[in-house]
Amino acid sequence: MKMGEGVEWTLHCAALLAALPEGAVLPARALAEFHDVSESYLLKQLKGLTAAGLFVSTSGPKGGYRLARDPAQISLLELVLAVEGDQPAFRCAEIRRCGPLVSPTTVYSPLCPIHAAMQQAERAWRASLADISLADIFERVGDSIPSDVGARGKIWIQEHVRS
Amino acid sequence: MKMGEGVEWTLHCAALLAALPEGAVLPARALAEFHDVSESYLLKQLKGLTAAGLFVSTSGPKGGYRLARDPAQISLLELVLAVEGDQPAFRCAEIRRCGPLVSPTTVYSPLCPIHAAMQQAERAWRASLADISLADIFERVGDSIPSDVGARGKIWIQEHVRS
DNA sequence: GGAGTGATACTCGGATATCTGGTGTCCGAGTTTTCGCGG
DNA sequence: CCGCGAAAACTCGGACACCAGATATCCGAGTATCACTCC
Repeated sequence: MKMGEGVEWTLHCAALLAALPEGAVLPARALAEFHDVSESYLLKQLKGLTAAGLFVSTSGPKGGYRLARDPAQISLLELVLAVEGDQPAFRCAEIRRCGPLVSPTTVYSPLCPIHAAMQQAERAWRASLADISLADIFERVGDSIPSDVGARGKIWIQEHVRS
Repeated sequence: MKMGEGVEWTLHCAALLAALPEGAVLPARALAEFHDVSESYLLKQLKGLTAAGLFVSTSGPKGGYRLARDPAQISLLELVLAVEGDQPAFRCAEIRRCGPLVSPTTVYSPLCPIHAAMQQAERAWRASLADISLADIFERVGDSIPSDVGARGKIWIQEHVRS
């Protein structure tokens, strides 16, 4: 029940891309440098996000990554699932149907009660993340950082952005 | 974001122990045989549950495991956390404080907005699990299995239970 | 016959291998830029 | 001076090592039982 480190990287990168003007891109090198993380490994994560249709990549010079949609139309859930995989965390192996006292002909309820409880919890988790858009995060991040850092951030973006 | 296979084993074993009369125990061998899983590995999980104070173990002949408390006083959350560890799934490395445009003196909000969003989702997940007691699960499992399997289950328990 | 004692059998607990998936890295495919050359 | 073309530089995409944690297992510590012996 431990999610990968790339999730944090992804969310921060997405928040940074949300600050870009329409159509502009940032290369992976800049994204990695901005957060001081491994560029090679970040590329692996970005690849998944591109495959999931959340990011759009452009090759060659002046290439880079940008958001595929408006930040308000991208939920945190989509980002997390794109990186971590959309399979549920709890895997039910139906061990209730194993053991000495079950016969192949016995009919069980369609859903194991334990499985149902875990699914319900995971639905609550997903609903909470689905309710927050990348635009919300971007706005909150803007409020959470000091004004001077925000100003320097805008300058940094202008220096590294490609169109 | 994938939880271990032992979680399912644990929850089913706990539901089985909830069916035992007061003070009775079941050895790990019986628990493993009932679900047709590896006894050795199940012991590892049970050890963690005993260390967490959810199960009570007894050594020697007529020894085994029993619940430490009334099933109504044990939540699914406690069981899951005892097996998977109580650390949150999302780990915030504070990478917002890394990178080229941050200075050691800058003051940030106490909680990273991204971290806060993930924490909120995880709180929802935990709240959902905390709201379900082992007694609830036991009752639902009893309703979900055919009557003949339930009857054979009672017989099987009487054959393997120790007091 | 009853009590004490030793051996025994059974249980859990901790230490030890193995293996899958996350972590980290590298090189190749593709595209735009740019420089040089010819008209 | 302008257009064309080839080379170069920069980007992402996929394939390849490495390592931590989950998975799986075994052997030792502890205890209740049981049988045997002695009173």
